[in-house]
Amino acid sequence: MTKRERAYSRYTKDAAILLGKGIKLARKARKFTARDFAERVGISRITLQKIEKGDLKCGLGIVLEAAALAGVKLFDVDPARGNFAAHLESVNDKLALLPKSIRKRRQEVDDDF
Amino acid sequence: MTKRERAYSRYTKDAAILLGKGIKLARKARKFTARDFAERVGISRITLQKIEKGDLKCGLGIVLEAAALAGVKLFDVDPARGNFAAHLESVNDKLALLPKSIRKRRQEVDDDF
DNA sequence: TTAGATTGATCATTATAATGATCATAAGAC
DNA sequence: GTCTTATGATCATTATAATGATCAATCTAA
Repeated sequence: MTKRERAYSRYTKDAAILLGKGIKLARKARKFTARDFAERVGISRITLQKIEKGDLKCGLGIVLEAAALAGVKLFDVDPARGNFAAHLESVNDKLALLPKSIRKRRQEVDDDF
Repeated sequence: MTKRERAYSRYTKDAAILLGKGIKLARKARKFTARDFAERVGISRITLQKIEKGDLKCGLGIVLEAAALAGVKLFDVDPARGNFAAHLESVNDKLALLPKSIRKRRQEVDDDF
């Protein structure tokens, strides 16, 4: 194969753009140059550029790390103050109630098309 | 270099774990097998496994795509309705008020340590 | 207005993420 | 209990993300 050519939904595209712009906004509000901020995150300036543009092919970890250092809230949790303990516990509880493995359904009717 | 060896903050790690478990929870609640769901997202079953475990080295795009299909909200925006317009406008407005380029500061005092 | 610095962009190279194949385990349907 | 199938995990291979170098344009501070 010569190309990957992946298709992304509008939601995915917009979510990444919003996240990237949020990072850029927070970085500037805190008066960090792109170079300095990238260094803080542990990535190159070029990669930070991609992240701030909402490039979908960046790694999840470095994007989240940039968001955390910039102070962008994920799941409504402030990186500087909160943690995810409560959220995690809730999800774990709900997961425990569901079957370990799912049997295949013949029809797929669970989406809202 | 033989290894990458990146360091991530707890916030980043937990955010990814929460996101992954949220996807797994939503997938099971909708009775999709891992194989079927991965196919829907357009990724392999192995990659879905990594995403659901909160692997930070997965691509942002495929993780967001999985979250969108599962119905997991990263921000306050519901994937089903998915209107980022208002949020984007707000961020753009604020960005317009900040300087295009940031001058280096001698001291870094903007974080709350 | 000028000078130095920041940003945006492109390209080749290198490191690494994504995949398919495969096996063991165990969970659900009967 | 038995049988079928979903899941978790590992490994080698391939596709691709991350990087450094570099250049032009533009911005900020003086």
